[in-house]
Amino acid sequence: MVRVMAEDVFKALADPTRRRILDELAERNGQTLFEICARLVTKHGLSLSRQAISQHLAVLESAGLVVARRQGRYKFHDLNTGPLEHIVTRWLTPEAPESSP
Amino acid sequence: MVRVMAEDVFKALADPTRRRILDELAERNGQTLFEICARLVTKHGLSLSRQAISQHLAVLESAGLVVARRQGRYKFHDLNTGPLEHIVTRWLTPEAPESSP
DNA sequence: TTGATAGGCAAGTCGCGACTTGCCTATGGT
DNA sequence: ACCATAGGCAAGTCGCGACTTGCCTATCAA
Repeated sequence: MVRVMAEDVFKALADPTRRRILDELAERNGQTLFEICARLVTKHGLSLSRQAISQHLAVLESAGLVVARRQGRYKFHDLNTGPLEHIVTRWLTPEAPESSP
Repeated sequence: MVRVMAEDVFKALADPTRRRILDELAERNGQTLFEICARLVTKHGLSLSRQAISQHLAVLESAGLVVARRQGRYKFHDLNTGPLEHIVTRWLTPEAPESSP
């Protein structure tokens, strides 16, 4: 697994649409890009292009919050809550400075 | 206490300088603007104007992560970890959608 | 009252991030 | 072979956020 910077995780969580995507994957894991697109539009009323969602997924992937597995012409996306645990504890537990700003 | 939106907390945490400020306050609570300025410059090598730090503190305040108390001509800033606890658990515990995107 | 310290307000610059558009690649069905 | 589906790449637009600069207010000390 590649080293995930805290910077990337915080940046990834800063966008409301990306948090919606995480919500969507938390509710139902292993969705494709088109599935996520459809559900964001129908359930949350967001009107975004496919490319927008794709780019958001790329950001979430490089932050380690989403892992993707290719299978044929489909690409399934899974939520990974790993990076979330080491982040907030930084200020909840004493003396835990960041390794890479 | 005013209602703190999750949006504000995530946006506030997105900036590296603001996270440094939280680090600084976690290490030593109740610092003034000038104290925070000085320590950010000397300890972390950041070269920022006083206004920049002031604006960052305003963002942290409106996110509820920092509370300020005025005393004469000084304004002391204290870290408030309250908003941090209700945030990440959103994806760690099942079924906890956001109330305000 | 004067000067120094601590902080606030307002406007302006500038770069980055979110989003779109257009086109290209690849896999699967018929 | 053909077409539809699932996705990727690249360039361009645009608004917002980070930062600066200049000036103003308020508190304390001499």
